[in-house]
Amino acid sequence: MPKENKTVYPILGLLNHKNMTGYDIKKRIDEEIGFFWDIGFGQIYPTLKYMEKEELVTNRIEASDGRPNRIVYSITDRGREELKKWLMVPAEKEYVKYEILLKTFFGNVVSTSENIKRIEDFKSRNQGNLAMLKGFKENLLEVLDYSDDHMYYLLTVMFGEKVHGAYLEWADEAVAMLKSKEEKRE
Amino acid sequence: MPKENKTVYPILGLLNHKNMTGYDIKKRIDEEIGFFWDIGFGQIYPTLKYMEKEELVTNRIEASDGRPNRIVYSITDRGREELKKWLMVPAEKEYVKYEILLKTFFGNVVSTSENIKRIEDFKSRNQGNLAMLKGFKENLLEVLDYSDDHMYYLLTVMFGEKVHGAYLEWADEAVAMLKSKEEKRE
DNA sequence: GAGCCCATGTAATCAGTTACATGATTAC
DNA sequence: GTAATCATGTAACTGATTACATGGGCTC
Repeated sequence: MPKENKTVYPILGLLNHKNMTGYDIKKRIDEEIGFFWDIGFGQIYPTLKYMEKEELVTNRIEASDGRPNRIVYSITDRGREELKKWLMVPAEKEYVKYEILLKTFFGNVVSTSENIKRIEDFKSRNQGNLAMLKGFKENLLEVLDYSDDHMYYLLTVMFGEKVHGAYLEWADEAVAMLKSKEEKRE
Repeated sequence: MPKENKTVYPILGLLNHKNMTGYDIKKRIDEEIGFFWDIGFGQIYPTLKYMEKEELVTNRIEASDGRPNRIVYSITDRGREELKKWLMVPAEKEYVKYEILLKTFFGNVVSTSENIKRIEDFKSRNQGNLAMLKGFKENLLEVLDYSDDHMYYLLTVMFGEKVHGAYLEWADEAVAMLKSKEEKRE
């Protein structure tokens, strides 16, 4: 999904809260944003440089001994403007690639039991995600009043919960259908 | 999500049913597969050439006057093997990019009403999708006994229904939460 | 002593999109 | 006459991942 570098926006959004290094940014993305928008180091560091050139951020270098110096980025006024501008335009269409559905679509090429196995694997893989999201939600509910931001974080977690819940429901129904098909065959 | 060209598999899967041109493949993808795995012309034509080189497909040229000749591809035994082999390994993790959640996560930067507007836009955009999927499902239920493939198609549609249903539920709850927050402010 | 955390980055490669080029036929 | 459908493709570009490079400090 090229054209217009979206990577700048999560970075701007995070820097709008507090100054951070690329490494810090990566950590927060992994913890809270990664489940709907993942970004790797290989994108963060070059993007930060680009953003500096565009005067969306500035940085201050903190000397470190032993390890590389910390480069702490701060958002500029221009950066804040860009962030706001982006937030005012409607969100683009969801971009998804579901290999599980691609394989299910062509499922008839292999045995019914092979399909069941695959879907059960999908289910167990996503059960962990749902549990994680639920834990996350509980924590957020506790600190909901401390900041207006928390409600927005909660909304994203609620989304994750709903969608992952839908995954599991589907997996159960799908396996049930396939099993009843297997029985008819006997 | 680079590494290993997944594009070959939907193409193999479709050619496993019947011989097709690149144009035909694109059409079927748009109709039935695109909602979970979209592919453009710019990927199909080069991939078909690559697949021919790898002997996963062969082709026969049908002369046409006026328009370009039709290049009709057929799957080879090697292609069928590859398809089966791929179907036997567990599906990889879902790849998603939800701009709607990225914007919601940073929603506190703009007004509550701006957030409501965005989510309502998201909702109406996805209402159409759900309606389409429901229509699709009805058609499939009617022809379910004609081919074993149809159940697998149905499973993918059911997935879409569940997930898009979750989208809409979330949108309603999110808007309700934001509206009650707006009222408290007054 | 093994492995993880901190902390930066680059280069190579691959995946995916968009724009361009061509042009006849058919339906409204 | 205008737009959609049929039908092929290439080139330029951007987005994203993976692998490589470096290396000290801390925990088990």
